[in-house]
Amino acid sequence: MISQKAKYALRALVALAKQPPGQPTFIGDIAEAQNIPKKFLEQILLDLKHHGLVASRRGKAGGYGLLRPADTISFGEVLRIVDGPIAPLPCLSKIAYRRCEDCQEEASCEVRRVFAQVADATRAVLDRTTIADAVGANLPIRLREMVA
Amino acid sequence: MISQKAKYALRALVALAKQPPGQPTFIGDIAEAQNIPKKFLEQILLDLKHHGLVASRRGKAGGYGLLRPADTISFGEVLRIVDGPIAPLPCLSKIAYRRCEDCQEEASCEVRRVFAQVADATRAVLDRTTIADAVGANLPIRLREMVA
DNA sequence: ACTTACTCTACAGGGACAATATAGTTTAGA
DNA sequence: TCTAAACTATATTGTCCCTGTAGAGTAAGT
Repeated sequence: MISQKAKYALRALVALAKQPPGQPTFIGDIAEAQNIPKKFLEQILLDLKHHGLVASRRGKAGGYGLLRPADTISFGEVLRIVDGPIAPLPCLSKIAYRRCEDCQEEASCEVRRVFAQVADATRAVLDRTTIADAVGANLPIRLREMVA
Repeated sequence: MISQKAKYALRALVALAKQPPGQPTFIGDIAEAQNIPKKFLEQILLDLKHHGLVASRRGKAGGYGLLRPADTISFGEVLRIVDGPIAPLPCLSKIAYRRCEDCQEEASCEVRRVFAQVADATRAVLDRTTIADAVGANLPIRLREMVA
Protein backbone atom coordinates (compact mmCIF):
# COMPACT_ATOMS: atom_id res chain seq x y z
CA MET A 1 0.00 0.00 0.00
CA ILE A 2 1.26 3.45 -0.83
CA SER A 3 0.54 6.20 1.66
CA GLN A 4 -2.25 8.69 1.40
CA LYS A 5 0.42 11.33 1.24
CA ALA A 6 1.97 9.80 -1.88
CA LYS A 7 -1.42 9.56 -3.54
CA TYR A 8 -2.03 13.23 -2.81
CA ALA A 9 1.38 14.17 -4.14
CA LEU A 10 0.82 12.34 -7.41
CA ARG A 11 -2.66 13.73 -7.86
CA ALA A 12 -1.39 17.24 -7.20
CA LEU A 13 1.41 16.86 -9.73
CA VAL A 14 -0.99 15.56 -12.34
CA ALA A 15 -3.24 18.51 -11.64
CA LEU A 16 -0.32 20.91 -12.02
CA ALA A 17 0.71 19.25 -15.25
CA LYS A 18 -2.73 19.92 -16.71
CA GLN A 19 -2.45 23.60 -15.93
CA PRO A 20 -1.06 26.00 -18.56
CA PRO A 21 2.60 26.46 -17.67
CA GLY A 22 3.93 29.83 -16.60
CA GLN A 23 1.22 30.98 -14.27
CA PRO A 24 1.14 29.42 -10.82
CA THR A 25 -1.84 27.57 -9.38
CA PHE A 26 -3.21 28.16 -5.88
CA ILE A 27 -2.78 25.43 -3.34
CA GLY A 28 -6.35 26.07 -2.35
CA ASP A 29 -7.62 25.42 -5.85
CA ILE A 30 -5.80 22.11 -6.12
CA ALA A 31 -6.88 21.11 -2.64
CA GLU A 32 -10.51 21.77 -3.40
CA ALA A 33 -10.54 20.19 -6.83
CA GLN A 34 -8.72 17.08 -5.63
CA ASN A 35 -10.31 16.73 -2.21
CA ILE A 36 -7.06 17.10 -0.31
CA PRO A 37 -6.80 18.81 3.11
CA LYS A 38 -5.22 22.13 2.28
CA LYS A 39 -2.70 22.34 5.12
CA PHE A 40 -1.56 18.81 4.45
CA LEU A 41 -1.10 19.60 0.79
CA GLU A 42 1.01 22.59 1.75
CA GLN A 43 3.46 20.29 3.50
CA ILE A 44 3.54 17.92 0.58
CA LEU A 45 4.18 20.58 -2.03
CA LEU A 46 6.81 22.17 0.15
CA ASP A 47 8.54 18.83 0.28
CA LEU A 48 8.34 18.44 -3.48
CA LYS A 49 9.73 21.94 -3.84
CA HIS A 50 12.73 21.10 -1.69
CA HIS A 51 13.40 18.23 -4.05
CA GLY A 52 13.17 20.44 -7.10
CA LEU A 53 10.01 19.10 -8.68
CA VAL A 54 7.88 22.20 -8.33
CA ALA A 55 8.41 25.93 -7.84
CA SER A 56 6.34 28.42 -5.93
CA ARG A 57 5.67 32.11 -5.92
CA ARG A 58 4.50 33.82 -2.79
CA GLY A 59 2.05 36.63 -2.27
CA LYS A 60 -1.36 37.32 -3.58
CA ALA A 61 -0.75 36.17 -7.15
CA GLY A 62 1.36 33.27 -5.96
CA GLY A 63 0.94 29.54 -6.20
CA TYR A 64 2.72 26.43 -7.41
CA GLY A 65 3.86 25.17 -10.77
CA LEU A 66 5.95 22.32 -12.17
CA LEU A 67 9.61 23.16 -12.24
CA ARG A 68 10.58 20.37 -14.60
CA PRO A 69 8.73 19.10 -17.67
CA ALA A 70 6.08 16.56 -16.74
CA ASP A 71 7.70 13.89 -18.87
CA THR A 72 10.85 13.98 -16.74
CA ILE A 73 9.07 13.32 -13.46
CA SER A 74 8.54 9.62 -12.88
CA PHE A 75 6.13 8.06 -10.44
CA GLY A 76 9.07 6.29 -8.87
CA GLU A 77 10.86 9.52 -8.11
CA VAL A 78 7.81 10.98 -6.41
CA LEU A 79 7.20 7.84 -4.38
CA ARG A 80 10.79 7.73 -3.19
CA ILE A 81 10.57 11.34 -2.03
CA VAL A 82 7.30 10.94 -0.20
CA ASP A 83 7.23 7.33 0.97
CA GLY A 84 10.87 6.37 0.93
CA PRO A 85 12.25 3.19 -0.64
CA ILE A 86 10.10 1.29 -3.11
CA ALA A 87 11.70 -2.09 -2.49
CA PRO A 88 9.60 -4.57 -0.51
CA LEU A 89 12.56 -5.52 1.67
CA PRO A 90 15.26 -3.25 3.10
CA CYS A 91 17.92 -5.58 1.72
CA LEU A 92 16.61 -4.93 -1.81
CA SER A 93 16.59 -1.15 -1.75
CA LYS A 94 19.03 0.67 -3.98
CA ILE A 95 18.71 4.03 -2.28
CA ALA A 96 18.49 2.82 1.30
CA TYR A 97 20.02 -0.63 1.48
CA ARG A 98 19.98 -2.23 4.89
CA ARG A 99 20.92 -5.76 5.72
CA CYS A 100 18.20 -7.90 7.32
CA GLU A 101 19.64 -8.56 10.77
CA ASP A 102 17.67 -11.76 11.17
CA CYS A 103 18.69 -13.72 8.10
CA GLN A 104 21.99 -15.52 7.85
CA GLU A 105 23.33 -15.04 4.36
CA GLU A 106 21.76 -12.90 1.75
CA ALA A 107 22.89 -14.89 -1.24
CA SER A 108 20.96 -17.98 -0.26
CA CYS A 109 17.85 -16.25 1.06
CA GLU A 110 14.91 -17.71 -0.83
CA VAL A 111 12.52 -15.00 0.23
CA ARG A 112 14.86 -12.31 -0.96
CA ARG A 113 15.22 -13.93 -4.34
CA VAL A 114 11.49 -13.93 -4.95
CA PHE A 115 11.00 -10.37 -3.82
CA ALA A 116 13.87 -9.23 -5.99
CA GLN A 117 11.66 -10.16 -8.93
CA VAL A 118 8.80 -8.19 -7.44
CA ALA A 119 11.04 -5.19 -6.95
CA ASP A 120 12.28 -5.35 -10.54
CA ALA A 121 8.78 -5.59 -11.94
CA THR A 122 7.58 -2.72 -9.79
CA ARG A 123 10.46 -0.47 -10.68
CA ALA A 124 9.99 -1.25 -14.34
CA VAL A 125 6.56 0.34 -14.17
CA LEU A 126 7.19 3.17 -11.73
CA ASP A 127 10.49 4.43 -13.11
CA ARG A 128 9.25 4.35 -16.68
CA THR A 129 5.90 6.04 -16.17
CA THR A 130 5.90 9.81 -15.88
CA ILE A 131 3.39 12.42 -14.86
CA ALA A 132 3.05 13.28 -18.53
CA ASP A 133 2.13 9.69 -19.32
CA ALA A 134 -0.58 9.81 -16.70
CA VAL A 135 -1.99 13.02 -18.08
CA GLY A 136 -1.72 11.83 -21.65
CA ALA A 137 -3.51 8.58 -20.92
CA ASN A 138 -6.51 10.55 -19.86
CA LEU A 139 -6.93 12.58 -23.02
CA PRO A 140 -9.66 11.58 -25.45
CA ILE A 141 -8.35 9.27 -28.16
CA ARG A 142 -8.56 11.85 -30.91
CA LEU A 143 -6.59 14.36 -28.90
CA ARG A 144 -3.99 11.82 -27.97
CA GLU A 145 -3.26 11.14 -31.61
CA MET A 146 -2.77 14.82 -32.25
CA VAL A 147 -0.24 15.01 -29.47
CA ALA A 148 1.61 11.94 -30.65
CA MET B 1 7.66 -2.97 2.31
CA ILE B 2 6.35 -6.30 3.53
CA SER B 3 6.09 -6.76 7.27
CA GLN B 4 8.57 -8.57 9.41
CA LYS B 5 5.77 -10.96 10.25
CA ALA B 6 5.28 -11.90 6.61
CA LYS B 7 8.99 -12.46 6.17
CA TYR B 8 9.00 -14.75 9.20
CA ALA B 9 5.99 -16.64 7.89
CA LEU B 10 7.61 -17.26 4.54
CA ARG B 11 10.92 -18.30 6.04
CA ALA B 12 9.13 -20.68 8.39
CA LEU B 13 7.17 -22.24 5.56
CA VAL B 14 10.32 -22.68 3.51
CA ALA B 15 11.96 -24.30 6.51
CA LEU B 16 9.02 -26.67 6.94
CA ALA B 17 9.09 -27.53 3.27
CA LYS B 18 12.70 -28.63 3.60
CA GLN B 19 11.83 -30.99 6.40
CA PRO B 20 10.96 -34.63 5.64
CA PRO B 21 7.15 -34.76 5.50
CA GLY B 22 5.19 -36.76 8.04
CA GLN B 23 7.04 -35.91 11.21
CA PRO B 24 6.32 -32.53 12.74
CA THR B 25 8.97 -29.94 13.50
CA PHE B 26 9.25 -28.04 16.77
CA ILE B 27 8.47 -24.36 16.76
CA GLY B 28 11.55 -23.91 18.89
CA ASP B 29 13.79 -25.53 16.27
CA ILE B 30 12.50 -23.31 13.49
CA ALA B 31 12.70 -20.24 15.68
CA GLU B 32 16.30 -20.91 16.54
CA ALA B 33 17.43 -21.87 13.07
CA GLN B 34 15.73 -18.89 11.45
CA ASN B 35 16.37 -16.29 14.15
CA ILE B 36 12.70 -15.67 14.85
CA PRO B 37 11.34 -14.84 18.34
CA LYS B 38 9.68 -18.04 19.43
CA LYS B 39 6.50 -16.63 20.92
CA PHE B 40 5.98 -14.46 17.90
CA LEU B 41 6.43 -17.41 15.61
CA GLU B 42 3.80 -19.28 17.61
CA GLN B 43 1.26 -16.63 16.71
CA ILE B 44 2.25 -16.69 13.08
CA LEU B 45 2.04 -20.46 12.72
CA LEU B 46 -1.26 -20.51 14.56
CA ASP B 47 -2.56 -18.02 12.05
CA LEU B 48 -1.31 -20.11 9.15
CA LYS B 49 -2.94 -23.14 10.72
CA HIS B 50 -6.29 -21.40 10.90
CA HIS B 51 -5.97 -20.79 7.21
CA GLY B 52 -5.19 -24.39 6.47
CA LEU B 53 -1.58 -24.07 5.35
CA VAL B 54 0.00 -26.03 8.16
CA ALA B 55 -1.06 -28.61 10.71
CA SER B 56 0.13 -29.12 14.24
CA ARG B 57 0.37 -31.93 16.74
CA ARG B 58 0.50 -31.26 20.44
CA GLY B 59 2.37 -32.90 23.21
CA LYS B 60 5.90 -34.08 23.54
CA ALA B 61 6.31 -35.37 20.00
CA GLY B 62 4.35 -32.49 18.58
CA GLY B 63 5.25 -29.69 16.23
CA TYR B 64 4.23 -28.22 12.91
CA GLY B 65 4.20 -29.49 9.36
CA LEU B 66 2.90 -28.41 5.98
CA LEU B 67 -0.69 -29.45 5.44
CA ARG B 68 -0.65 -28.89 1.71
CA PRO B 69 2.11 -29.70 -0.79
CA ALA B 70 4.67 -26.92 -0.98
CA ASP B 71 3.99 -26.37 -4.67
CA THR B 72 0.38 -25.38 -3.94
CA ILE B 73 1.26 -22.62 -1.49
CA SER B 74 2.02 -19.38 -3.27
CA PHE B 75 3.82 -16.41 -1.83
CA GLY B 76 0.77 -14.33 -2.63
CA GLU B 77 -1.51 -16.49 -0.53
CA VAL B 78 0.80 -16.24 2.46
CA LEU B 79 1.17 -12.50 2.11
CA ARG B 80 -2.57 -11.98 1.92
CA ILE B 81 -3.06 -13.98 5.10
CA VAL B 82 -0.39 -12.22 7.08
CA ASP B 83 -0.24 -8.70 5.66
CA GLY B 84 -3.63 -8.34 4.05
CA PRO B 85 -4.18 -7.04 0.53
CA ILE B 86 -1.26 -6.95 -1.88
CA ALA B 87 -2.63 -4.13 -4.01
CA PRO B 88 -0.90 -0.77 -3.56
CA LEU B 89 -4.25 1.04 -3.39
CA PRO B 90 -7.46 -0.07 -1.67
CA CYS B 91 -9.39 0.56 -4.86
CA LEU B 92 -7.22 -2.03 -6.64
CA SER B 93 -7.59 -4.88 -4.20
CA LYS B 94 -9.49 -7.95 -5.31
CA ILE B 95 -9.97 -9.40 -1.87
CA ALA B 96 -10.63 -6.17 0.03
CA TYR B 97 -11.80 -3.60 -2.44
CA ARG B 98 -12.54 -0.18 -0.96
CA ARG B 99 -13.32 2.93 -2.89
CA CYS B 100 -10.96 5.86 -2.34
CA GLU B 101 -13.22 8.38 -0.63
CA ASP B 102 -11.18 11.28 -1.83
CA CYS B 103 -11.09 10.75 -5.59
CA GLN B 104 -13.98 11.58 -7.81
CA GLU B 105 -14.36 8.90 -10.42
CA GLU B 106 -12.35 5.75 -10.51
CA ALA B 107 -12.41 5.26 -14.26
CA SER B 108 -10.55 8.47 -14.98
CA CYS B 109 -8.10 8.31 -12.07
CA GLU B 110 -4.64 8.53 -13.57
CA VAL B 111 -2.91 7.39 -10.42
CA ARG B 112 -5.08 4.34 -10.21
CA ARG B 113 -4.34 3.39 -13.79
CA VAL B 114 -0.61 3.40 -13.23
CA PHE B 115 -0.77 1.43 -10.02
CA ALA B 116 -3.03 -1.10 -11.65
CA GLN B 117 -0.02 -2.03 -13.76
CA VAL B 118 2.11 -2.30 -10.65
CA ALA B 119 -0.45 -4.53 -9.01
CA ASP B 120 -0.65 -6.79 -12.06
CA ALA B 121 3.11 -7.13 -12.27
CA THR B 122 3.39 -7.86 -8.57
CA ARG B 123 0.65 -10.45 -8.59
CA ALA B 124 2.18 -12.10 -11.62
CA VAL B 125 5.24 -12.89 -9.54
CA LEU B 126 3.68 -13.59 -6.16
CA ASP B 127 0.77 -15.75 -7.27
CA ARG B 128 2.94 -17.82 -9.57
CA THR B 129 5.82 -18.47 -7.18
CA THR B 130 5.32 -21.18 -4.58
CA ILE B 131 7.17 -22.30 -1.50
CA ALA B 132 8.40 -25.25 -3.52
CA ASP B 133 9.88 -22.90 -6.11
CA ALA B 134 11.73 -21.08 -3.39
CA VAL B 135 13.13 -24.28 -1.96
CA GLY B 136 14.00 -25.63 -5.37
CA ALA B 137 15.84 -22.50 -6.39
CA ASN B 138 18.21 -23.05 -3.54
CA LEU B 139 19.25 -26.59 -4.39
CA PRO B 140 22.64 -27.10 -5.97
CA ILE B 141 22.43 -27.14 -9.76
CA ARG B 142 23.12 -30.85 -10.04
CA LEU B 143 20.37 -31.69 -7.62
CA ARG B 144 17.91 -29.38 -9.30
CA GLU B 145 18.35 -31.21 -12.56
CA MET B 146 17.61 -34.49 -10.85
CA VAL B 147 14.39 -33.10 -9.45
CA ALA B 148 13.34 -31.67 -12.80
C1' DA C 1 1.48 -37.73 37.08
C1' DC C 2 4.75 -35.12 34.77
C1' DT C 3 7.01 -32.96 31.28
C1' DT C 4 6.99 -30.85 26.97
C1' DA C 5 4.85 -28.41 23.50
C1' DC C 6 1.06 -26.25 21.37
C1' DT C 7 -3.27 -22.84 22.06
C1' DC C 8 -5.20 -18.64 23.03
C1' DT C 9 -6.05 -13.98 24.83
C1' DA C 10 -4.46 -9.85 26.36
C1' DC C 11 -1.66 -6.15 26.28
C1' DA C 12 2.26 -2.86 26.04
C1' DG C 13 5.87 0.08 23.92
C1' DG C 14 7.23 2.44 19.86
C1' DG C 15 6.79 4.43 15.61
C1' DA C 16 4.49 5.85 11.48
C1' DC C 17 0.60 8.15 9.38
C1' DA C 18 -2.62 11.90 8.71
C1' DA C 19 -3.64 15.61 9.79
C1' DT C 20 -4.24 20.23 12.64
C1' DA C 21 -2.50 24.35 14.96
C1' DT C 22 0.01 28.25 15.26
C1' DA C 23 3.11 31.66 14.09
C1' DG C 24 5.63 33.98 10.73
C1' DT C 25 7.04 35.88 5.99
C1' DT C 26 6.30 37.60 1.34
C1' DT C 27 3.96 39.91 -2.38
C1' DA C 28 0.28 42.23 -5.17
C1' DG C 29 -2.75 45.46 -5.37
C1' DA C 30 -6.08 49.14 -3.38
C1' DT D 1 1.19 52.33 3.22
C1' DC D 2 -1.88 48.88 4.47
C1' DT D 3 -3.89 44.63 4.07
C1' DA D 4 -5.50 40.35 2.32
C1' DA D 5 -4.09 36.31 0.24
C1' DA D 6 -0.72 33.02 -0.18
C1' DC D 7 3.33 30.47 0.93
C1' DT D 8 6.92 28.81 4.85
C1' DA D 9 8.00 26.41 8.84
C1' DT D 10 7.74 23.96 13.10
C1' DA D 11 5.27 21.74 16.73
C1' DT D 12 1.75 18.87 18.38
C1' DT D 13 -1.99 15.55 18.42
C1' DG D 14 -4.62 11.37 18.04
C1' DT D 15 -5.00 7.03 15.96
C1' DC D 16 -3.58 2.88 14.34
C1' DC D 17 -0.48 -0.84 13.42
C1' DC D 18 3.73 -3.43 14.02
C1' DT D 19 6.51 -6.22 16.86
C1' DG D 20 6.96 -8.66 20.50
C1' DT D 21 5.97 -10.43 25.60
C1' DA D 22 3.38 -12.58 29.29
C1' DG D 23 0.83 -15.94 31.26
C1' DA D 24 -2.67 -19.15 31.88
C1' DG D 25 -4.65 -23.07 29.84
C1' DT D 26 -4.88 -27.57 27.07
C1' DA D 27 -3.32 -31.83 25.03
C1' DA D 28 -0.30 -35.80 24.38
C1' DG D 29 3.31 -38.86 24.95
C1' DT D 30 6.22 -41.64 28.77
